[in-house]
Amino acid sequence: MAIKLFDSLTREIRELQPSHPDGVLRFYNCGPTVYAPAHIGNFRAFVINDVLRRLLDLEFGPGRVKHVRNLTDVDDKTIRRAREEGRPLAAVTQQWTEKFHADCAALNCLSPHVEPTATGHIREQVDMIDVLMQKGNAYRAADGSVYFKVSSFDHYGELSRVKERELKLGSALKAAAADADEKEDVSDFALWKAHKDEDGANSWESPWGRGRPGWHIECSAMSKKHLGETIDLHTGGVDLLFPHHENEIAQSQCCNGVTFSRHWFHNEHLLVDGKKMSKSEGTLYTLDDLTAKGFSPMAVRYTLLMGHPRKQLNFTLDSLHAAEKALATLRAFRATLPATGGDPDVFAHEFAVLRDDLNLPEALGALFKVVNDKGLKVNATAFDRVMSVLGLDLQAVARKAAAPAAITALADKRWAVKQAKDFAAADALRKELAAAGWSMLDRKDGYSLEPLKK
RNA sequence: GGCGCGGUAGCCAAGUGGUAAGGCCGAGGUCUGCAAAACCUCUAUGCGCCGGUUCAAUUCCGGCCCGCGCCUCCA
Repeated sequence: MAIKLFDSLTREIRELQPSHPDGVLRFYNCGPTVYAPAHIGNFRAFVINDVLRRLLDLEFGPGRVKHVRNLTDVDDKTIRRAREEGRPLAAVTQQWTEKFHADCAALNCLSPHVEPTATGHIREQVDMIDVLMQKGNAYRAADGSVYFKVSSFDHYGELSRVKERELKLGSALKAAAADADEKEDVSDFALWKAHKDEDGANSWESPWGRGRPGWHIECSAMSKKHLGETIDLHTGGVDLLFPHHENEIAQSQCCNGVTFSRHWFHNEHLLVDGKKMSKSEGTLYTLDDLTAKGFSPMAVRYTLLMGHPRKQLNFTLDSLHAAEKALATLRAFRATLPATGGDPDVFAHEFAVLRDDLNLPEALGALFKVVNDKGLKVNATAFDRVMSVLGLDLQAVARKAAAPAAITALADKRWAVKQAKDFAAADALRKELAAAGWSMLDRKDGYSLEPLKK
């Protein structure tokens, strides 16, 4: 059964198929800008894309999927950050690239096959801009910047359904862009940005003078280099629909003369407490923020899977509690399963709904139907396949905050008096621990400590 | 102003022209010094509001109300 996925361009649910004769599905996922820790909204996109990747591996075979995800390591934000911290750009982007990788690993996301950087592909970007200049799709402004001429591409706006006219009207309502004076038309966008003082050492030579690439061109260039002129699937968050992906299509198709991507998929955003994440309201969580509250990264991953990828998902701390409990149930269920025997097809519905436009909530619902149905015979291998495609690692040790020494000392003391059957003293110590925000979980052979929740 | 998404139980969230998946919370129970864990049972006559189509609508159509997102560098 083929994988069907909504295509943002045709607005239909369509089958995903490799178009190249080698049978390799070419998959490009827009990656992060590495100037700060990614927040959970970013990770919703990466986790959803990770499930998609796992599903594609399953469908076509691991060697038949080529997954590319870029790192944006030169842009306004990264340069500003480097300037503010008085560090070289590379130091800043390396730090946050490493953090991004660590977070992805904690969330059990597979690594893409290629993870190209913008600064590593200056040559390729310049080459593309050069072709666009020669073909008359781009022009050099007085300050040395190069812009893409939107009016030169008839299909501009087809992805986001934003007509050029309306675009102008919309942007006219806003403050004019800083570079408005340099552009022939407000809709035009930068391919190459002439060097400015605040860019510091971060510029490269080009036929148009020193400068740096515009944002959009990097994806066009890296996609072309690593996947070819026509790719099978291009994904990202809905915010990238316009202008980023619209501009990528314009650049790539004008440059290469062929279809850029055969399929587009965009995940909706994550909301926190029903609203857009906001730094000032303290709702812009990073993975570290949540693990500091005692939640495991796997619970964060599970929470990000609770909603349909194409619908906004309301993230709350309660959802995280729910996820933690759901994972505990799955863990306990897994422990009861025999290695073999049982019905190998009990999870057929899970895979079917995942293949049908990545219906994650329904897949999770179907999963628990199986877990709760005592009449079904399930073996561990079949169950593990489901966990694997969802990327839920039940063995992962919960990354809980370590208890401070004072708390451990109290807990040891309580364990001792409990062994001596001085229950009154044990209860008193339990209260002390609770007052300090810790819960002591007794087992026959010892105890564990967890931060008190709620 | 343009483009788009959504309103389903206390919370999160699927779904269908034929009478509401699932998770959490909550309640009861088994077990257990206590607490927790685990396991069992229960928990929406209802799917924003008003009309229409239909034998039948939460599901289709129209209107309205409310919420959210994007509109030049934010996944």
